[in-house]
Amino acid sequence: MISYRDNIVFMIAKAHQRAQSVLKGHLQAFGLTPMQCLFMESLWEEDGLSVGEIGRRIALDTATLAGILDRMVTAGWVRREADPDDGRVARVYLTDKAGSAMTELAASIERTNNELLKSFSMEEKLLFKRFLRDIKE
Amino acid sequence: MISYRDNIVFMIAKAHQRAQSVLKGHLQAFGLTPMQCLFMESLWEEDGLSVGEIGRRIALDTATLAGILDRMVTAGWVRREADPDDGRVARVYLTDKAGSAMTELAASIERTNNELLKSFSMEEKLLFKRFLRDIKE
DNA sequence: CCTCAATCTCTTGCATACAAGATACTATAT
DNA sequence: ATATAGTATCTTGTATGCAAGAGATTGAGG
Repeated sequence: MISYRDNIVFMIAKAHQRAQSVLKGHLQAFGLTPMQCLFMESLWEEDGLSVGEIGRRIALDTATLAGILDRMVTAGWVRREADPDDGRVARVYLTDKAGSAMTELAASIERTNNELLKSFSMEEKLLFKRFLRDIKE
Repeated sequence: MISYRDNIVFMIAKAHQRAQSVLKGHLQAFGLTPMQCLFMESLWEEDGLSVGEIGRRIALDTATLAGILDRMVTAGWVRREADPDDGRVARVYLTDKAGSAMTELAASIERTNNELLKSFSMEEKLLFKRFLRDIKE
């Protein structure tokens, strides 16, 4: 009988919990949640993505995205525009407010990464990331 | 500028997503969610824990536990009893139904672990678990 | 015995998350 | 031109997850 303490699902869930908590703390100054920040990062990489494209990039259901998008629009981080060529598609663009915050935002993420992996050597970091990618594919 | 794809918080979140999804699939036959299963495992280790003790063991807020506990009681997996010595404490006990299911449940968890870590050698599994524990302490 | 701080549980409010279905629009085949 | 299959988004319902506060009970000190 395996204890839940050796259950890989449980161990990942708790590592996830701690990681989210640290990032959440660093993002509080911006009034952003980790997921909202990730949402913005995908647009920083390529502005004007459709809702579905954002979902595929950050691996999120459109049902979940709808709520996040609404809150981001209300908070003034992004704006939603209908695609002129395809009436089904809603495209999302970063606002100026978002663009101005990106540098500081990236610094917060960098700090979070360093804090979480403080006790890891360079080789361990790479190995850990490989493991995370290799889980189930 | 770090891409979100190299962000350790994002990578853990997505590994978490995949792990939850696999376990969820294996638990569907029981009508249990991963968290409800974890809840039961803590009681399997020590029956009659208080709500707060369960929360500390599986690292969950009592606000979250309240809802989970309600659903588990309704589904007949556990029962709630007032502690005779301390009027503030609610203790939780596994039902016979839960006891009978534990062996099969453990097998599902075992299958999930193997499936998730299929491509890992024994050394890699141990290393990965150490990394997960070492994240931020 | 009484007060008060500590503890335990519960409730409310907000933010993910996903399944499943509804709706609107596009593209394809006839 | 039109039926239809496909695609994109949105909505609803259920289940976590945490912060903050309310309510009940206990225990320690005076």
